[in-house]
Amino acid sequence: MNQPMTYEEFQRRVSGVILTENGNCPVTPVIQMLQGKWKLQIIYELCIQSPMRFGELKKMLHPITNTMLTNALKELERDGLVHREQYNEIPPRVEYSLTEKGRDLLPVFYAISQWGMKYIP
Amino acid sequence: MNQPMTYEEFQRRVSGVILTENGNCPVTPVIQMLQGKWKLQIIYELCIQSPMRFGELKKMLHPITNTMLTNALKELERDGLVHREQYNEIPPRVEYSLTEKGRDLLPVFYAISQWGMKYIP
DNA sequence: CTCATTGGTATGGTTTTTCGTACCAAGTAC
DNA sequence: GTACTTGGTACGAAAAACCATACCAATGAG
Repeated sequence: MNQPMTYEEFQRRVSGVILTENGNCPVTPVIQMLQGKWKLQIIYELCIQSPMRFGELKKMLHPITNTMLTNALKELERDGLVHREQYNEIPPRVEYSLTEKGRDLLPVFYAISQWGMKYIP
Repeated sequence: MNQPMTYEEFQRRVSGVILTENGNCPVTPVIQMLQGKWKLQIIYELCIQSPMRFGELKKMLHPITNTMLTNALKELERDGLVHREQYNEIPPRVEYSLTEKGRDLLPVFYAISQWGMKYIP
């Protein structure tokens, strides 16, 4: 499951139904993991700048609420995409950054941006 | 906004906050357009096999309901990603296929699958 | 005549997401 | 003592997403 695969190979296999017919599709679980209004945007912000403090993220993602940001960050941390570093200062300081696993989503954003530049007016 | 951009260029620009600071980010609107439980999965199924009839799609995406599939397909059609071809037969036959705009999302799925193959056990 | 077929629609209900507001701790500046 | 700071929590309400069920039209097969 860890072999590299060229884009041409992907095209061939994707039209050969090889990827979904067994339970081992490498696409569907990822899509599900990234669902929700904010997760992809948070990761994208952290691609742009990392680490970021809670308050900075909140400002960038305005109008997100505390609750939403907290929940999304918790889930991203649980899934190993985001690292949380807490400094015991007053007032508190917490910095969020991407793990390698999270940073490896950059090609996805690149593909999305290519599409966006072609099709978004 | 239509220039090609290499991956290296993307990496440079994404860390230079060039993409989001003005209102012209090519990533955020795409993310929003593809939100929802089923849209990406529908497009992915149509990447694998196209055209597909309503009933075939429904079987592949089981346990999706009629209502959900209809709604998602309508929105995808409205956004120009999916083409709907209706044949006036009895019983009715309707075929869905990707437009070029929809097919151009294949690199996104490729990037996702690369990530999935690396990180999904 | 009856039943099965396909690609839906309509309706209402349930569940999941998301939001708004208030609140907290523990220091620092005034 | 008072106000301000940050990174949250807790709670309920609102909104959105999602689901189950029933129904339809028009024909063909039996």
